[in-house]
Amino acid sequence: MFRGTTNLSMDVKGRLAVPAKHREALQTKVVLTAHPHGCLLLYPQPAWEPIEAKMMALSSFDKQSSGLQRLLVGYAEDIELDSAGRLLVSPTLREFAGLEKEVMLVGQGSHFEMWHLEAWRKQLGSLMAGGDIEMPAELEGFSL
Amino acid sequence: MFRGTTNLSMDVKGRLAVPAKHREALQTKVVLTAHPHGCLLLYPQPAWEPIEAKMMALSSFDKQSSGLQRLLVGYAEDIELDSAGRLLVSPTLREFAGLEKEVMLVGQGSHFEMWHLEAWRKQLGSLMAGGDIEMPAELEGFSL
DNA sequence: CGCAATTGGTGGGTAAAAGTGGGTTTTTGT
DNA sequence: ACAAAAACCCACTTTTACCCACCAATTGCG
Repeated sequence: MFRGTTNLSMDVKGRLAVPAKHREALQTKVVLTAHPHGCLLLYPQPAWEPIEAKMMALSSFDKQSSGLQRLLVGYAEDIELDSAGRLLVSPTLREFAGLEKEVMLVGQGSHFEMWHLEAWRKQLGSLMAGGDIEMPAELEGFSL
Repeated sequence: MFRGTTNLSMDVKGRLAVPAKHREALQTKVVLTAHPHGCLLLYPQPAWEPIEAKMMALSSFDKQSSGLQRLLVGYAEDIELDSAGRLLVSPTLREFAGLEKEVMLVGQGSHFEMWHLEAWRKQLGSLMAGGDIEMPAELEGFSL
């Protein structure tokens, strides 16, 4: 299970060093794609396959689902980590997520999210700003 | 059950000595994560697992629930206490909670909260300042 | 009641591993 | 055939994990 946030810095060639503690679990073959919230998703290649299959099983006439298909499957790229455990982020994906130097890698259990640092801060701020956190209905009565 | 508040001091490397009386209950494997109120949460590793599982079962497209996932699971880190019973707080988590030297460790039954001392005082002050405490609806008619 | 011994807390030092930045070669596309 | 980009490799710097030594505090025993 992937956990934890790491502040990474992308070098001028667009390479990102994956933290050593996660290399083993990621293996060398990974899939990087786009998420509607403006970040990128990073999956170990085997974990991605069933997700893609599920997406493509949806109707391609429905506006909602075809939009998701275009984003998630359309942007998906197979990438291999280099010998130093770095992955090369293509210009297209870099542009999509507005990635420059400072990148946040956020563990989300089965996968990671990659955020431009500023975008991450912004989305974090909006969550905490309200003071009160509205709990999703499914978590009614749930406490930490 | 964890009870009591302790005033701890973090050393320059970001290490925190857990009070000896709580070491046995915490075991050596713990999980440290972020709380929307600006403090950190410290769980014995086994106690954390079900909470994370519950969070990750929510939709990752919904803004509300994905925000919580990013915060709670994203910031979560597996940590082992060192031979002297200290835990190392990563720079990311230190920054999140504004931790410097003075830290308050607050027992909360199943887990601890960690506060920057100033933030702790502030939140305590705002609770007591109001004079009257509004009781949450669930505690209607409850008295201490 | 005081001293000694043990336990808890604190602060570095060091060796190994991870991260970083190029330089060079190979491939690809035009 | 040439230019641009990607893959590969190597060397340097920084960080981390582990260990040890010291100081303080508390407890137990003479």
